Amino acid sequence: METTTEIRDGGGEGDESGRYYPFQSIEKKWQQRWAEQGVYRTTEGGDRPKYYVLTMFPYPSGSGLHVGHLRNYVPGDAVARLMHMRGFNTLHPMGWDAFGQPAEQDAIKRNVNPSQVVPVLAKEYKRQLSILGVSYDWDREINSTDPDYYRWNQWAFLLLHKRGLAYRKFAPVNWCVNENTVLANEEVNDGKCWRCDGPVVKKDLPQWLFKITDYGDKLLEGLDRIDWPEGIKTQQREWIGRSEGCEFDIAIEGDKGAVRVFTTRVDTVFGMAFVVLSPEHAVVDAITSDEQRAEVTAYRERAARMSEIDRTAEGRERTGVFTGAYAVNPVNKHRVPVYVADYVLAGYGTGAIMAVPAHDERDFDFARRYDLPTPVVIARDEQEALDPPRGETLEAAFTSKDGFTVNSGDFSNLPCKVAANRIAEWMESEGVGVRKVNFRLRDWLVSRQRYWGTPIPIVHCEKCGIVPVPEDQLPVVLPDVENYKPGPDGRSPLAAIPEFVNTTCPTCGGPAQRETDTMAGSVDSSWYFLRFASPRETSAPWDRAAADYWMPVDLYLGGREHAVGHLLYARFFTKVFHDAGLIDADEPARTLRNQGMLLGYTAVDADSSDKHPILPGDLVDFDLDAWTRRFEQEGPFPAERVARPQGEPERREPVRVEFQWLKMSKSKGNSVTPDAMAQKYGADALRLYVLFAAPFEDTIQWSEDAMNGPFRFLNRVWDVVT
RNA sequence: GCCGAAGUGGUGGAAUGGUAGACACGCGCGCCUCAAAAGCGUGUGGGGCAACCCGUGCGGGUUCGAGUCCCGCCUUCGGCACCA
Repeated sequence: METTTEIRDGGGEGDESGRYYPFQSIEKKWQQRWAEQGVYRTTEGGDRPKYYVLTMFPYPSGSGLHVGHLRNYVPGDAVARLMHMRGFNTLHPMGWDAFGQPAEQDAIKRNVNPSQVVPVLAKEYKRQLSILGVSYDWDREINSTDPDYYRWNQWAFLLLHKRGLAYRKFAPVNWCVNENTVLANEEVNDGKCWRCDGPVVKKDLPQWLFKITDYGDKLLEGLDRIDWPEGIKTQQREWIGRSEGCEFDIAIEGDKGAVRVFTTRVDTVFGMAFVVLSPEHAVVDAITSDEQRAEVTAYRERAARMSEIDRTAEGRERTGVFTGAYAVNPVNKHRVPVYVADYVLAGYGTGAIMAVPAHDERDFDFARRYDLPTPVVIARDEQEALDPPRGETLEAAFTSKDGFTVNSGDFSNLPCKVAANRIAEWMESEGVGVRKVNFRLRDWLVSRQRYWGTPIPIVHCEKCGIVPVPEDQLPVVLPDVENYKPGPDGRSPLAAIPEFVNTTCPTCGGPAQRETDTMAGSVDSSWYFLRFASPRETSAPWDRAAADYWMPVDLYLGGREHAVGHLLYARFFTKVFHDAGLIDADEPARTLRNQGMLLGYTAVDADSSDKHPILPGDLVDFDLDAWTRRFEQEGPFPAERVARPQGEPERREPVRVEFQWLKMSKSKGNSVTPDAMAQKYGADALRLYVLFAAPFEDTIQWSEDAMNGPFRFLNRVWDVVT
């Protein structure tokens, strides 16, 4: 593996040997000419059919671009040029997704205001992309932190509010302990923060949410009409998680009202052995008996303190406590105990279930642990239905939906599906319950208690309550501040700025306070593809004719990691705009493709539990070529690292080094800049390499050796031509 | 556990059901050179002197013909995971 960065072309013409074609001067000349002539400038209309190629707009990070980023931009550019040459009127725009926490964290780390950093970084990205000859229509450049852009975020917020799709509630939210902020469900992985891997706990705060759950069916249905990778569509389907079932009331003994439960297996209702409420369920207090109160309270407190990670930990014992209350099964009037257990989730369905241990694995575990009965109501087949097994002898729950009902009164000896229908009908006619479709999808939490985002255009008035800022008063401008770091109390830094907070109510003119939450960055990216149609429009978020001309995006390129975040939100926004009659398209992108990752060979600490990368700069006498060869021969080997403990002089300490292929990033010390490669081999060789090394969707292991092929090819082309 | 994608030379990877391994990297040989680098030419799946035989993760099947289609496994990568 070559690591030198000698320059192969010092400018071309001056090179006596003439062995390499003068790529630097050629590339510079044409890039200049293209820019001068504005060949990429795009206008709407004309006879040619339109084609809209979009690569996901990046957050310009302080680390700059590395060759991994080219996996996306270079193929996007190649397609744009191809379609242009094929006679399509091609739109290929670029912009900066510069609001949000990555930008803010970056700024905090460098101790500067994000508003000062963003323009510098955007300029640097633009420079790097230009070196590579990527053909954007820079006249359409947008920046999400520009008031001319984010005022339309506020407009969109108000539109959703008007349509009943934006609401505020006091809600348990995912709270990242490290970063002192809330996270969307999509930002929590394994109970840990997506960015810092810190623990996430539940915390109650007033929050703004978008009612994406109203669009569950539309979001599902639209998937059948778009050419997106199966994996992405599947992930979205599962994330939306539609399930059909029944909701019904179970009376609590002693005139204590009723608990509503949701089930997808109403055919098993005769097998209900107990009822379980989630620890957060509102009626727990009211129904708990005096004898059980202490135990129930203790259990609920423990559950509240537990982080998501502990609560969902694999192989965890299913625990719960008896409330002392009894419920009455509406179909057979059996009396069953009511429990509180944390395996029932507050946020799904009604937060309460009928437990049918003979036919549900979780209920079965719970029943065995607490010695509860497991009455059998489903038999494997008609044969078994004649002599069904007894509950006590069961070794596991029988969960198939293809069985036959038994011990189910008038509904016995029916195939499960038939029984489910008849029982549902019976419940509806008796007024006990209704058929219900439930979604796993939760509403989209857009509040952020952060500085670097779009201010939510709402005013809180003592008299009038929640008042939307009138559209003609937009934008609500994000003020310049001294201190933009998040406070430990969970409130936005904006709350500490009286000039921002104190205002008058747009309705009654009385004193009022501005909302201090800002919007999640994912709001900005949920409609930017529409803004590109008419980026300088000042009277509306987009010019209707231009947007209808370009939309939908014909080819959208970006990473798989956006499967259920950005890509779902963008679809939601598009559908809302469509329903509001503001745009013809009801899907943002006809075709979506996900680029593969680019991996770099990375030195890691062989003895650390997570095989932590070590920056080459910290390794004494690091030599990538020699070291990787050595590793391949003998495996992990000893070396020395420079340690810089805080407040102490730096020192050398021994480490064992091994190498792993990890996603390229500056922080892992395995990244290669396009600048260096373009200087050494030329932008065209680099572009050819990126296109040629592997199919677009495959992972590539970066190796500079492979740059030789495209480079030689271009030299031969040059020889033939000259 | 469930879902998705993928397994082809030393390597990256090509192949509408029709000559498997295009193209490229690497490597071998040759030319050029005092020599090297670069370049050019040529060879390169395995076995065999050869004719030929064997080869696309494994085991079956469909077909005149299978890397490709079907059934059953194995492995790798990615995602989801108490959703009642």
